[in-house]
Amino acid sequence: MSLVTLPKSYSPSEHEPSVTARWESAGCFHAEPGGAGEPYSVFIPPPNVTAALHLGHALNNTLQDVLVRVARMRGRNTLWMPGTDHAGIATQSVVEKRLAQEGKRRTDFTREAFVERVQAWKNEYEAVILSQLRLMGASCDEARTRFTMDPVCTAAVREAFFRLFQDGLIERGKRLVNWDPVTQTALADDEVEMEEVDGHFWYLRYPLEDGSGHVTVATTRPETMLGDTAVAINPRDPRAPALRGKRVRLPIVGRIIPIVEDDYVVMPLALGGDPLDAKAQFATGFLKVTPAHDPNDWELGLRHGLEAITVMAPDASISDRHGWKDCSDEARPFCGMSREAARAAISQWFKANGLLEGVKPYRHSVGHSYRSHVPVEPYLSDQWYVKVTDPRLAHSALSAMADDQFDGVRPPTTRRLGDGGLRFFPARYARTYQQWHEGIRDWCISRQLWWGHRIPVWAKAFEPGATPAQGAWESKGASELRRTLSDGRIELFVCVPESRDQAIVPELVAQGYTQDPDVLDTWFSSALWPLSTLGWPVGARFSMEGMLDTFNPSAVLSTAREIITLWVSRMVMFNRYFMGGRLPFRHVFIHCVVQDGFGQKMSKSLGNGVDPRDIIATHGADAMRFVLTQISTATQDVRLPVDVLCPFTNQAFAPQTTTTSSGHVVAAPTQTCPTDPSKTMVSAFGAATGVAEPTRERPLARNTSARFDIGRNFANKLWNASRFALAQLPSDAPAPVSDSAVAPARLIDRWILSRLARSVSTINASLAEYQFNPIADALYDFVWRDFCDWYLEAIKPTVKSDPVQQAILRAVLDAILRLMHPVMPFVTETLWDPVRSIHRAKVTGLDLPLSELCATARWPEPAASLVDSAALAQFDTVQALVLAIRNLRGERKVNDRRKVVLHATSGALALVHAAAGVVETLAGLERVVGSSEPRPGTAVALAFMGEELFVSALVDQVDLGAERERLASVIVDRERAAGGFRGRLSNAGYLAKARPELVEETRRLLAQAEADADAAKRTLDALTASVGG
RNA sequence: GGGCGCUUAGCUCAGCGGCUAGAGCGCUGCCUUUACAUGGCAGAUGUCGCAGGUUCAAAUCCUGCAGCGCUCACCA
Repeated sequence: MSLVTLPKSYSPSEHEPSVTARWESAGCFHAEPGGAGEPYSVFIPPPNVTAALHLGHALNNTLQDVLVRVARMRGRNTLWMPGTDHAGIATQSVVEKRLAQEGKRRTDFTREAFVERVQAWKNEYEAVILSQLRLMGASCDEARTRFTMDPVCTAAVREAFFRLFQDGLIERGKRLVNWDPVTQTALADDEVEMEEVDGHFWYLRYPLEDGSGHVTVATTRPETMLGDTAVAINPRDPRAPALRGKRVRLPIVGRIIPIVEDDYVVMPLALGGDPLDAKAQFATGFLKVTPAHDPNDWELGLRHGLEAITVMAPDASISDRHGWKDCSDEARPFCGMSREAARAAISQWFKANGLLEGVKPYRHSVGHSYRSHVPVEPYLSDQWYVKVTDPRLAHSALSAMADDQFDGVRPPTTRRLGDGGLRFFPARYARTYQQWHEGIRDWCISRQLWWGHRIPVWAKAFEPGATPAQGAWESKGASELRRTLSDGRIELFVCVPESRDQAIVPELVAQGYTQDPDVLDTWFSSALWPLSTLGWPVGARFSMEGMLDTFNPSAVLSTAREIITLWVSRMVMFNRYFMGGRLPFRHVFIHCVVQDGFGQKMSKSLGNGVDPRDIIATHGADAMRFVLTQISTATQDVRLPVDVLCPFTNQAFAPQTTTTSSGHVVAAPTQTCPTDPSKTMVSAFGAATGVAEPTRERPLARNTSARFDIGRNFANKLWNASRFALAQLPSDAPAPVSDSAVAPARLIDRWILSRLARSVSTINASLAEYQFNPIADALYDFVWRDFCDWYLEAIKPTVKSDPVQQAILRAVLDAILRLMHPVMPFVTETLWDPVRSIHRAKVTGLDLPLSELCATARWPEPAASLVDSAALAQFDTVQALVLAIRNLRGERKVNDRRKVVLHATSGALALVHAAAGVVETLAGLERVVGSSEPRPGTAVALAFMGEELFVSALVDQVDLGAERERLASVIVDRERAAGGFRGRLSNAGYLAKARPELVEETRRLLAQAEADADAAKRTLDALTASVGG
């Protein structure tokens, strides 16, 4: 291919689809257990099927793809497992929201019909997500794409649940859960968000039973008093002895409840309470105890054997139908009220009856559902728990940590498989992981939803003495759990493994057992992802033999900070538990957060996410990937100011913004064309949140961002550099120089090969540490600055006639395409064919085996011997000389085409000769002459490396005033520098303690600065003399 | 309240003991020279948040302070 056949600029949309098609037809992303090379696997964090991916996902997937593509090029047997997550509550919520727009509710459907609706949503968004991954060039093994509710994943969930059940690690508990009264399901602790709210403290008087007075309790939730079963006081409280054994009559309800003593109770300030404890300022010393509606009260209730009385319905309205037996006539009017209404009504009742001692405003944080955003109600209910506090799980997660990342001393134990093998990048996240496990609590896994993995447990309650014989179901292959109910009956739970479904379930149903209606927490199936996607435990059934042993553990999990506790932890515990200690992955890489232009995290729920397809449309996939790689730093989350692309004019503009009720700044749902106010459009935010529907007259406006311009320009630069290089290397050129490898002869060639080798070292070192920004910078510097700006410009006069240089140019270009490929796969694959087809000769120390596709080409590993330190140092000086001459030209505004003459002293002359024409080419020199040659009066002086050089033919007329000014400023600058070095060298401490080579270097720099200043001074004197003073 | 991070050029960010503190964008001037105007060449712009300390040497390490952000915990 020649220059003529490649267009002048790179147009991503013209090449991306065909490149994707070539990868697909080659099947080069498909991995098999028997494949060549050491296995390397990565599991994609399966995105939720709730919505399309945004740039945060694009960032994570780009970084994974970089790792995966490098591994593949290094000859590893590489698997990148793609897939999506059913995201129980999130997906059910979006579908329910959609139904609500039609005026329908979930309960208007049968469970099956509703699940079908969700399934349809899932199908739609799964397709969108997979197509987004393909568009951004993610080299996933598409044939192995998984969904967390696939039969193969379901099999893993069933097996895991059964084994944990059988091993006593799953239990049924009546405990306080975080209850979402809107979605009416239990939430895990981490699904609760704390939000600051303005509330009040109400001071309520509870009369003593014996009429001898009252106690005053302080509460933020008066409505829960209906369920109070005690009042607590600190045993150190001086009032405690007098009250010992006394009881109070609960207002409204009339319930007689005890006063108990517990040191959990905060003492009021007046009685010596801790002044640093905010509660002490508000405390009365008496605490109302509502075990059924407060987690701390629940604990306190357990300690004192108190009854827990639930006074609310699942929708958090006051109700006497959920375990509240002693509802009085006085209390009955409150039934049916919402929490908020009851709070007002009950405080009003206390006021009306003279029992309200006071009210104080109080700002505090209250748990809200991350899904429905209403306050979570601590609610007593029956749920399934995984006992992750059991050492078999919690301890295993901690012992997995790498020794040097574990904070503190760990107890000496016998090492087992996987111990000490888990490493975090950046290392500081190990602490997050460790602290979470040290404070871990049992994991509530049942969710009162319809979308998810149905809990495989069948239950029936029996009268005492009527229960089936112990182990009756176990003999058939199931597992049993018994529990005594509060009414004395025995509840029998039977957990059935999937393999015994047909044998046991019909019998259970016939005997009146019913399956638990709930589904499992989504993270239960996510926790099995590295196992379930590989066919555990039924690989043979799904023709996946060997997958598990080959690709588990994976190399690295790449994910976001908040996922450490939600997912990383649980994968480690489960993988280790089911696989004899084996880790799910060796490394955990935590990437930075992509924020919008206002510093807010991009999120699906806020609707401020940018669709990667928008960026691909305006800049191309490679541009997006390069910039995402470049902005991935270890400590800094990244802001991405987003513009709106007007669909009428195709011009980008900063959107008008609006502030949401939650205080977030977002693009307004509709935008107006800045150049034509009659035209309006719907922003991506408007469409994502459903606030504004795009129409023909008011179309959807895509997002874009100028941040991606660098990537687009870089892809184009690479394209044109390749185009130029190809023109120098015609395919009909003479045969290879020789069969033996070519070694560089010219300084410029030795330099570019050294720079290549150095760049590869930098990239490899950064890859090993998951530092992506330095990779992008190294590529950019090497390709743009070294290769394009210096090398290609320098070889223009010589390459056409120098076969050795041609071989080196081809090899360097070939290596560049390989190095760039993981970050910019499309443009490199497009250029690969023409580059690989031109004639080749081996270059010593740079082995680049032929390959059909760039995607499967060998990763360059230049020999260490390719780094020529002398060439690097000498070319540094060449660059300094070129820059000095260019600087002169720039100052004099010399036309680029005007050739000048350099009058060089011996040192500079030697340098120019060593560079063999490069200085002349890059500095625009007509010729270089010795300083003994006569020079014209228009010659301008140049202080360089302590020598006094002149440049002539620069200008026709020397402006003596300007010249004097310039020389004076050179002298000032050089003397200032010399002063700095002198100061350092006159410091005895520096001479004594700094590294000797550093001192030596400073001496050299001082000598040079002084010589430069002297040279400039001499020139200035001569100038003054020639003018005649 | 605990933990973590951030504060460097107008903007977005690198650098994290030692060359005269960098990049991209933006800005100024010159250049449409046959790879690239999505370009080339040159240039201007910084008391590295503030105050102490350690060191021969601090943007870089330590302490304190101020501001911003994330995260965990806590609803008397």
